[in-house]
Amino acid sequence: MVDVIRNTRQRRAVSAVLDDLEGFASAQQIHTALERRGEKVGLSTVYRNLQALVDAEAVDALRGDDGEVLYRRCVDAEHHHHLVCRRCGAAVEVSGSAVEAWAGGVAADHGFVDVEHTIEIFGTCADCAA
Amino acid sequence: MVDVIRNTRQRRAVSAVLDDLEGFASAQQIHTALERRGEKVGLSTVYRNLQALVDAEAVDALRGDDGEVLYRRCVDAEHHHHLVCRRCGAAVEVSGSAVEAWAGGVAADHGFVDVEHTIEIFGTCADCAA
DNA sequence: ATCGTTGCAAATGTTTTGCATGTCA
DNA sequence: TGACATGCAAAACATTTGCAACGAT
Repeated sequence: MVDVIRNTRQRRAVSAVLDDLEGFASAQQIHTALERRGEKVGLSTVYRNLQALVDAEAVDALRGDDGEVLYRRCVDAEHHHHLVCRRCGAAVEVSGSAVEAWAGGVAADHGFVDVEHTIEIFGTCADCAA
Repeated sequence: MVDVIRNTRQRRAVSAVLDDLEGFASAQQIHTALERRGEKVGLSTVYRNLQALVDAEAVDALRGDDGEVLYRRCVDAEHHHHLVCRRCGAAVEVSGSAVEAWAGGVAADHGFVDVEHTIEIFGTCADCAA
């Protein structure tokens, strides 16, 4: 009944790349990283595994400015936002209780319910700016 | 030298639809709205005009959760964020000086430069929740 | 032997672009 | 007239899906 999740070579490979990545990377970048390691994994499989990891809340996903989705191993399970380097993808997880409260308040003031928010900060990190 | 922006029927039509729209709408929805009005405008032209309006800062654009871009006539020229109804697209422009400051501070704390941020609040508006 | 997984190719859906034609100024 | 605008079809993208073959348990 409950789907058994199998431990395949491809799943392990995707997970391993994610572990070694410092920042956010697109599915295509991850696919390329796998090729560089000599691991042959179909692009669709990369997408499928990333999606599974996101569903399992083991990976964070966010949409970059150009609309492509970026993935990164989740560091903190709690709700948080990101400060992401638009050049190298390095990211810092940021907790923003103050912002959460602000967002909730704004929404409530206008009678909105089921509120969610998207907050991402993009910039160039110190290393890339050097 | 400087491109002259011509006042074509199509440009006027797109602009008119934007004026009548209450909230954010996708390029395709705008294209459909034009058809309903009996205005024949190519989809590419809709995209081109919307992009031109965004460049001219006469229209706000944001990316919905599914990755499609939504457009809306700009109410306030200053920097602001949106509280958007995920059901009908109705939107409230929100100024968040406190949040701007927070975002800038977080970025500075980590040595990031050229900082930008994306903050959107999605919810269901009072009318749609009723 | 199952039944989830994979790979590939094809399909999707949005947005962009090449280019010949139209048209505003 | 002449530069910008348009329309269409095709291209470009990221992402998803159908399906037969594969492989972990």
